[in-house]
Amino acid sequence: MAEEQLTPRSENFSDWYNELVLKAEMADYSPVRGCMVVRPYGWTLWENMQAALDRRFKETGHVNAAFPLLIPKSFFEKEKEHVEGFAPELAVVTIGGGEELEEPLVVRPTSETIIGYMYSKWVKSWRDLPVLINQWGSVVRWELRTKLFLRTAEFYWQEGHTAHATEAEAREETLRMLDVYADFAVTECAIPVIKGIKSETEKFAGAVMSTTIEAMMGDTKSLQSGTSHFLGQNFARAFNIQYTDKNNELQYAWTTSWGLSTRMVGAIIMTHGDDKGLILPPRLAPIQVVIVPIYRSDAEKGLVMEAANRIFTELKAAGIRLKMDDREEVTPGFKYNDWEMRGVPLRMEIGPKDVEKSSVALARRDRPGREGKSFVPQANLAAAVADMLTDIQAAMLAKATAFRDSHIHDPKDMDELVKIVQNGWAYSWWCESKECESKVKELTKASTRCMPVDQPEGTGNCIVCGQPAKRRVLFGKSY
RNA sequence: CGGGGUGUAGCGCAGUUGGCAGCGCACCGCGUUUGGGACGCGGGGGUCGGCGGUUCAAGUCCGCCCACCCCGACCA
Repeated sequence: MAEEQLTPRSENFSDWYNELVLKAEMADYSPVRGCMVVRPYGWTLWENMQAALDRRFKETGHVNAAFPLLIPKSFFEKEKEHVEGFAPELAVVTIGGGEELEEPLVVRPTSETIIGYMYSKWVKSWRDLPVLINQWGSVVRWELRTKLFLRTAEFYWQEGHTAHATEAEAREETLRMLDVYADFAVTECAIPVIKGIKSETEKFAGAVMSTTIEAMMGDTKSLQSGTSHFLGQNFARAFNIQYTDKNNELQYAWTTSWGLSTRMVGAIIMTHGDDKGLILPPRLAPIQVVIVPIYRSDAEKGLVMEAANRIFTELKAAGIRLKMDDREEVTPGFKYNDWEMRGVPLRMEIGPKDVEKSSVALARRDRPGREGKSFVPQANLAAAVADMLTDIQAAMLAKATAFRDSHIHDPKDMDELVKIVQNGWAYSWWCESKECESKVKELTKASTRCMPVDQPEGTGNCIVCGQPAKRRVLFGKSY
């Protein structure tokens, strides 16, 4: 039963990714151009991600609500930059119930406009603020070039929308949610990220300031993995979100929005995966432990299954997400490869020898081969397994961090920058002019990813033009 | 939306100067197997991406269209 091999990651990263997403049954292509079907294994991972994020949203005072999928087209014309940014990728409904609609409806590409409209109805007094609402849903953007999870015409995400009385409060909220995203990425996904501010050309259409968490994928390209925007009063003015302050004066509110999408699933795949397939972080993995029973005779089967079932029940009770692979029609060797491809963090083998010695064999997905294999006693197994899962989570983060850090360099000049961005990120002083930004892009295909929030002391000179620069920026190729 | 590539069984592919549509894996049945991708025997499965044209005859030649992938420009 020879299974098709994956294209090695080093040979062709893009092919490797596409094949893996399909083979691991994360997602599939849909009959509709550019759309994806998220399969149960991929969706369960997303559900675990949602739970981890939603918990953090609630802890920071937010509540969930649902806003409509369809938005009056005219709403998009109320904010100049917003309409310019999104016009090319809107899907528009013109017919309803067989009749041409009086006003076309846009399938939401994001919900600032319709939520802004509602907020203008709900906000009258300073006492109504802040409004802190999140929505889980999907949006549609008519993308020309799509890739499963990373860029699809419809994608699933959450979008938070908040309104505040003061600029300071709204800016604080923007950064608070950026921190939430960073904590989620690092703690749950085991993906190290750099928090930063987007350049003028890279920022969200309609925002005053966009912030991002940038992650480095296994091919050293950058992925914007979550964004948090300070919208100033742009949408408040466009939609009349006004309130009366304590001095009885009419004021425009200050708003923010922030989103994280199923793109993060792609980030997990591209950050941790290897030639054998996925490697999922234990905290999010749909299956944390897979048990593979091994036996020859019926007598052996009886003994092995008895032990395997007992251990299964014990680990289940301890809150570990696990699966018993008791398929009769495939060999243990096949199962090893199968579950490695699907990225299950820990494999437990239970055979006659283990029953005899009252132990089990554990194989860590993050350490291939003999190095990751150990034999542990069945006594206190749940605790040992939990410890190992914690260790795997930490090891994955450490490995990804070491990889990223070894691919970020400080170029001495443009020649060096050109070389660095072929296989990593350049961390350079930059004068923040569009001219210098586009010059780098023309020369290298690399764009500014972000100006990290945590900056070194002092000032320097722009890597491109040599003029004084206040901040450093990361240049890199991106998805 | 430009450039390139690919469309033949569920998947991966072969198909010569046009002449009965094939191979491997997967699938179904039976038996033997099972600590790193098992083996034997026997089966089933096709509008050759679509439409049109040339021809006695088209997977193959010609034209148009469609889809997908890769590389660019644009974006979470």
